[in-house]
Amino acid sequence: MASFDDSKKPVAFDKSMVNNVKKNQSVVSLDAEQTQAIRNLDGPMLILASAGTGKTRTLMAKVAALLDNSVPTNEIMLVTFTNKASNEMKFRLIAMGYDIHGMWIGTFHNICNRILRENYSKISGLNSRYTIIMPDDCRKLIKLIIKGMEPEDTELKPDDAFEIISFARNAMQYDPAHKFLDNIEYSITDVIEQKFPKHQKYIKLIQKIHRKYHIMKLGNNVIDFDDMLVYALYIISTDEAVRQKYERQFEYILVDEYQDTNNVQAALIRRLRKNNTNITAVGDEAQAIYEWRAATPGHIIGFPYAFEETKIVNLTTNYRSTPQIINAAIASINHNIIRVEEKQMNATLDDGELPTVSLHRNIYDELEYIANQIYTHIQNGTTPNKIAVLARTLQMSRVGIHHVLGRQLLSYGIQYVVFGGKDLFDTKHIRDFIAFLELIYNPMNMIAWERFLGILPGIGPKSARTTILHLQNEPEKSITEIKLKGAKAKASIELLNNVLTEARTRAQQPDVSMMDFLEPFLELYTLSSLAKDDDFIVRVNELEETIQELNDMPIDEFLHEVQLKGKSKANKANVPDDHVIISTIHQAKGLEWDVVHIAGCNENILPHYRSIMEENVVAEPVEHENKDESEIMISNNPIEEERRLFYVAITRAKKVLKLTMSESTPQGDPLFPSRFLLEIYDVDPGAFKLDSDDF
DNA sequence: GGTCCACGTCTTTTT
DNA sequence: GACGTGGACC
Ligand SMILES: Nc1ncnc2c1ncn2[C@@H]1O[C@H](COP(=O)(O)OP(=O)(O)OP(=O)(O)O)[C@@H](O)[C@H]1O
Repeated sequence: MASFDDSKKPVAFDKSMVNNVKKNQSVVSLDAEQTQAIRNLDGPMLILASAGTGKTRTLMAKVAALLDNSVPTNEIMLVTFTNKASNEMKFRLIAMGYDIHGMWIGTFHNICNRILRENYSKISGLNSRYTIIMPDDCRKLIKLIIKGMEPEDTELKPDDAFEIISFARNAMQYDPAHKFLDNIEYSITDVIEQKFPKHQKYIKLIQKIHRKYHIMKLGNNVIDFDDMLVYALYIISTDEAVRQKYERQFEYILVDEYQDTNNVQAALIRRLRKNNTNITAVGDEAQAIYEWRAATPGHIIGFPYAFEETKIVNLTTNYRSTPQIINAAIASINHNIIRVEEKQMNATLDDGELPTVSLHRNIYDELEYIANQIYTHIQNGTTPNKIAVLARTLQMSRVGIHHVLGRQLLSYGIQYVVFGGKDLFDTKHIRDFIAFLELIYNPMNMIAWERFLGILPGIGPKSARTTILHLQNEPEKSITEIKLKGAKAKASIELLNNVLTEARTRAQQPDVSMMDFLEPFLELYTLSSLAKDDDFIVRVNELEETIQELNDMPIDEFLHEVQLKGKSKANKANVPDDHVIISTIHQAKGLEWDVVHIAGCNENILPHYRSIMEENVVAEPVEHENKDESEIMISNNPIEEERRLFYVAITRAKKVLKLTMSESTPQGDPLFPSRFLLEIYDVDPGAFKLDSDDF
């Protein structure tokens, strides 16, 4: 059975580092407030505290305390927000000397995917070979569905439809009294009315698209990311025996970053905690930055209503940042009108230098300045992996900042890692290879067929469709019998058939590994027109490197679960000492560095222009009556979410914080300083040092 | 009728 | 970088 214990998997961490550590029960020292969290191990608890006050540390200590009290590992579920965070947790627990084998540590998606895998037969239409489709293919499917509909409907963009459908499914208030698909359709209506009013006229259409999309996924024996959550909730809500099994299995459930849970995730937790109330939630509503993805900080605010007699633990001492950095953070976040209370963060570190702001001509100059600063810091003895450059987006004014900055850093001889951006497993060449694996392991997946057939010479969209129709209608018939136009197409199909037959035989053998399929894949892939691209070799090398990393993992396991863990490199618990970090602010959540640069502190970048536009579109917050269902909305103002993002960025810094902004885009359009800077200047002109001759 | 190829357009944040 | 489009080519 697949296990979440990554100790046997290659991608999670380097186990050799912890072999010599002896079990030490008091590795984590806690202050008086933090100790409250482990004094009560049972019952509902909410740890609600600001940035850098030790929430993650306390959560870790609580898990350790449970283990010290002989709670079996398989009775603990620890939910983290990212795979990086779960790898970090595992790493630290093992480093403390604990055997965590059997513990369920993972993201909601990981955990739901596992519940689904153990109960997939409850979803009629799925068979055991079902695999995961990535967002790229989801969009393709939706595009196909829209194309197949009435021409008058074509104004709706597939990406918009997908965004709305995904949001609606994550925001669904699932009521088992109604049919599953009806629940989602209600949600689509609600979501469009409240959040996407521009698409009001498409409500019926999007519901129809969703229904088709749902049926097509099942027909192809695939699930998307949202299905993991939504199906797990469906199973737990409609099968009381299964629900009870999991409720009994998990004596303790702990959830980190609770402010960013969505309705489906919160409902799942509530249903798993009906009789057993051992639930610990940890978070900070001021760090809610995923409302755009249907997360609702109302769940953390409403937690004490959802769970009676919740013990609330407040942590008020900041152990991370200098008083100067904390001052800037508070001066910013207090501009959010909709918030629970004044932030409390009492500094413990000694005074440090004032955070700086500097103005540059454009983003290229900003990055040049940052690269130079980083070089100086390293010259002065700072370890590279204690330095990070954060940005709202990796793509600014059509400049890939990780590429530009990366080049500059390398010219100083500094290496770097990138957090954020497109998932490696969602890039074209890797998806092409995965599609090939799907033809072997999940041949019902016509999305994979469509993708792969299109790569072959002589085969375009039409021949691919024809082939797929034959596969669906006459699955027993060999693909070589299909009549296609052109000798090229025929030859391609002939070759594909031979390669696949051989590959399927290889797949039956017990010692098979992913690398065995690289050569057959390349035999076909090098024939495609892609092989003429300049970077084809680079792509193939990256593919080979990726396969090498994944090679120890059973292929079906990869297709079933692991590809959702994405970017194996960037998820490693530890960044090598000699690498600096380039990251989106979203990916920086929960992390900390001595030196933090924030690039692009401009209006339209941070806050992002889409949020500025949306601000005027979104409906008023809704107050629901049944508070025990935790539906209190505290904010859906996109600008406030951007401000929280800015706050998260600032509070990542321990000692040095440097912000940069530009006068204009490289194209010459003027840019203005971020309102988040100006408003701090209004209340506290001394919060930042202006570090530029140009002021 | 269908595929190939060069060129122009647009690019938030993520499990 | 990935996708759509229009015109050349098989
Ligand atoms: N009692 C303590 N004594 C010393 N250092 C501590 C203590 N508690 C926390 N720290 C340190 O403070 C820093 C922040 O802790 P942690 O990451 O757990 O905070 P957090 O509340 O999860 O922050 P955020 O919400 O910003 O992610 C870490 O470096 C941690 O080691």
